[in-house]
Amino acid sequence: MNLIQIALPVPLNRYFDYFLPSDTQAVIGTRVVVPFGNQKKIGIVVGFPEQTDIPKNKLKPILSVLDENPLFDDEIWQLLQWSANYYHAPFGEVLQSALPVKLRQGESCERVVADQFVVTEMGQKALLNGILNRAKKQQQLLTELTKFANSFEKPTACSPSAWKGLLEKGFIEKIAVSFESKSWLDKLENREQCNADNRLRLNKQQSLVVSRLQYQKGFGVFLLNGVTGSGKTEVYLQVIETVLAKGQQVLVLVPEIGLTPQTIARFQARFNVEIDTLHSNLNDTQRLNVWLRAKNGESAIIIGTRSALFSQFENLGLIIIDEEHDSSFKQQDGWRYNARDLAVLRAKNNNIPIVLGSATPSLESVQNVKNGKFTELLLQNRAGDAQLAQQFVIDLKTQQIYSGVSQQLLSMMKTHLEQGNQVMLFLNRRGFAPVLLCHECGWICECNSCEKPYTYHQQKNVLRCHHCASQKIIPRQCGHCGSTNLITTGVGTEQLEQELVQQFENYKITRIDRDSTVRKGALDKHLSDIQQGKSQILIGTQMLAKGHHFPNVTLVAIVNVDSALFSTDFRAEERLAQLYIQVAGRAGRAEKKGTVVLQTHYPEHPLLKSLLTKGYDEFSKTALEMRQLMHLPPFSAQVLFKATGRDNEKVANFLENMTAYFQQQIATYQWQGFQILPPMTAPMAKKAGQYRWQLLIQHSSRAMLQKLLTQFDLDKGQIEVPSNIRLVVDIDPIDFN
DNA sequence: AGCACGCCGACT
DNA sequence: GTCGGCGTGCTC
Repeated sequence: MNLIQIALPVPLNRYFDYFLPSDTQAVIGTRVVVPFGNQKKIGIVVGFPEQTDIPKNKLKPILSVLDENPLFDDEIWQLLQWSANYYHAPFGEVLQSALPVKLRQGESCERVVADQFVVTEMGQKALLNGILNRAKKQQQLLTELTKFANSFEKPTACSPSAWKGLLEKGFIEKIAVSFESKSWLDKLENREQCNADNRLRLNKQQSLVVSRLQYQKGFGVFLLNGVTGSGKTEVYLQVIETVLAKGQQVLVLVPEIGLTPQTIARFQARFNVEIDTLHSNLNDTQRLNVWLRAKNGESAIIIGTRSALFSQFENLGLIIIDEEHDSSFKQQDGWRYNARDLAVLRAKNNNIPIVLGSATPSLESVQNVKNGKFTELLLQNRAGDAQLAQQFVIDLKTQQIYSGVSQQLLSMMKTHLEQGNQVMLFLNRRGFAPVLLCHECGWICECNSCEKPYTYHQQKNVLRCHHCASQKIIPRQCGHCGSTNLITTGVGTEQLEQELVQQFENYKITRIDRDSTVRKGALDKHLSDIQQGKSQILIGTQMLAKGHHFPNVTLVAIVNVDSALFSTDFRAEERLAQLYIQVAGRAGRAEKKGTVVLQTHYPEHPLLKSLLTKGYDEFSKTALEMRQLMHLPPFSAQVLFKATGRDNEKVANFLENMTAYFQQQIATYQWQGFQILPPMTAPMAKKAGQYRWQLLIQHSSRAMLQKLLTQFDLDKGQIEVPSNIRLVVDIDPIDFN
């Protein structure tokens, strides 16, 4: 009996054996439908074992084979295999995540250009018999369709109801016409690849960078460290140009909110080649098409977010990661890969260059420059005469405060507004106030399933938990002492907006946060209001910080930076520095000098001081020294085990057992240098009714850490995860929540 | 993960 | 009386 081994999209770290009916053919890398329990699933063929441990009576046959040829080429197959190993994720899940949803659901991967309508025999008879004499439109359409028999041309526009009528009567039928694949080079015909007129003139530094990249042969990682406005995109475009000229394709990865219409438009204006984008607004059919086009070599450039990394190419020549420091390159659920890191590996496997661009490089990348793994390319000149923003630190201790805004900031806002400019305030907290408490006894109104304070939303007049979906009507009385004296504390964007409405009666305010942008198109509406100058004061959470630039904003303020200065997350300071630089780059443009304001209770904080007086590069040096001292990444590799379950004690015990197991392994093999932090509750100790614990292990060597984890995989039997506990393994974690 | 089975409490 | 909450076990 022929056996076949299938990788299924289930969180189980093993393959499943089936038997292959003798009349069925399949090859590795194709999709098959298999019975699984009492459901059907789509899996990927990974092998044809000689024998199996599965008893004969349990072995089931595969139901059908969906593809003739493998969906994965060797390059991507190897990358995914490596990834499954490194991230300790089931290969089945990894494989499926590299496929567009439609293919996961079993749709054909034949390219279909359009549906062609042909007249059936019945339809021809109907036409002759005059059955449709009373349905003039349908008759007309049918007559025209007979003329177009077997042609791709479409008859003149006609109401959808006529089509529907004919289809329902069976007079016409829909035939999917397979697509004739044409490479992007052929599609160019005799047009130029590049619209040279659109090229911008490079300054000296840019030219140096471009030529360094153009002459790169083979693999190389380049950190393009360029201040905001230094023209990174122009560098990308000119380097892409030479790659295209060699007949090679380009992959561009951007952060989740980074793919703005302006960026896409700029690429399209520059090149006449086929460009595809993968962003959150595409539907599944469009995603499938982009995937297939790339695989068939029909598109020259793919621009997309994290998952675009798994696009296949005929002849990939360059990878670009824009805003490489952005945390959206790390997948936060399922298998937790880092697209930036995997992209470097992909470039290496393809022996091609990769460019990581940022104005605020991640400390990991800065360190990789230091140890010679990456080559740094600097762009320090702002294009045009753009001037650096003026910086202010406002000491909140010495100020009168109005809903989080100091008197000094209010008067600065006034000055800028009176000059006809826009001002922008960042506050990373939506809602009206983050806490509702009893003024008599200090009782805090908390969400039961998360044990965190409810956020008070004044507009909707509800309490909302920002960690789960729960909502609650505002209590009239304290839940502890019964007092009716309930007050809010802390400031959210809603309250900030309300305050500023009072302070600046003559100006319009736009607030951008998750609550003000739930309606589809609301965000775009807000952004265009700002662009057109319809509102002058902009309030927003992080959402507002990325991707958009508003030339008339001359004053930018971060309302409160203190939570980042004293966070338990060791990366909080790095993120604050990145936000600050990004925001500073937003303030002011060529003709208008910008101002950046930080409000803090700790103006003397050393990291703030170094950032403000010496800039990001100096900050990153200092921060790296701290990391080294503390044995934190990038000076150590980490793995974070996150366990959740309904029973707090059982979850804690389970991680205790795991800790004991790891300690024992380390002792047995006499491994040195492991640091195991004892299990602790997650920063959110309870979320949506689930108790959360985590265990962090680190080692200065990535390879050693992997050794331990591989041993753990082998020993899965000894420390089985109880079924009421969910365990997530996060390699190189960046989010400790 | 997803699904079935099975066990207990609060409802028409 | 049963509906549905979720704990447990299993998937070739």
